Amino acid sequence: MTEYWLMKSEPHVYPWDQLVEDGSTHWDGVRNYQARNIMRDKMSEGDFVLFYHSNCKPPHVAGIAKVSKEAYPDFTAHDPESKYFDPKSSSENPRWMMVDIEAYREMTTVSLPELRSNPSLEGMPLLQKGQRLSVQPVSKDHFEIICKMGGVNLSAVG
DNA sequence: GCCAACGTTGGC
DNA sequence: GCCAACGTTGGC
Repeated sequence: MTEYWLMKSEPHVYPWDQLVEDGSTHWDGVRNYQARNIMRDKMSEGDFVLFYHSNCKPPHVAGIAKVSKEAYPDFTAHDPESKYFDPKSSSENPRWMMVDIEAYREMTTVSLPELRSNPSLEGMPLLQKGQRLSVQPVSKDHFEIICKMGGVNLSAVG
């Protein structure tokens, strides 16, 4: 079944425009067990993803992506040159996973204050105090509302 | 740049 | 297994 997610990226690290240019990318560098477990156990090819820019002013949803490949080992953990290197992970026993995502639809960005001011998004995990999961679930309803706020009618384009 | 909220680490 | 110390995230 198609599910819906939100994934955070800092725009100076990997911006939405880069994903559009690249077409797709592997989502490396997740070093949080909860986020890893979501990618490993819950994400399926074809799932929808809100691409969220964090740590910028204002933070915002920047685009709509899709999961294009299910979880597999994050090889950057095994590269001593990588800033994501983790000596406790190995190819034989990988600790970290990543998925591939592809750009799906461009949209008018929707800022965090706009999200907060929409009463129908109440209860969304992103808006909870202290939340900092970089990969988190979004309900179908919330997902569609945010698409609409960004000028995209998902059901019309399939 | 501040700092609250979390997550991880490691001594005991 | 507890918990203090430390590191990170990320909005503000």
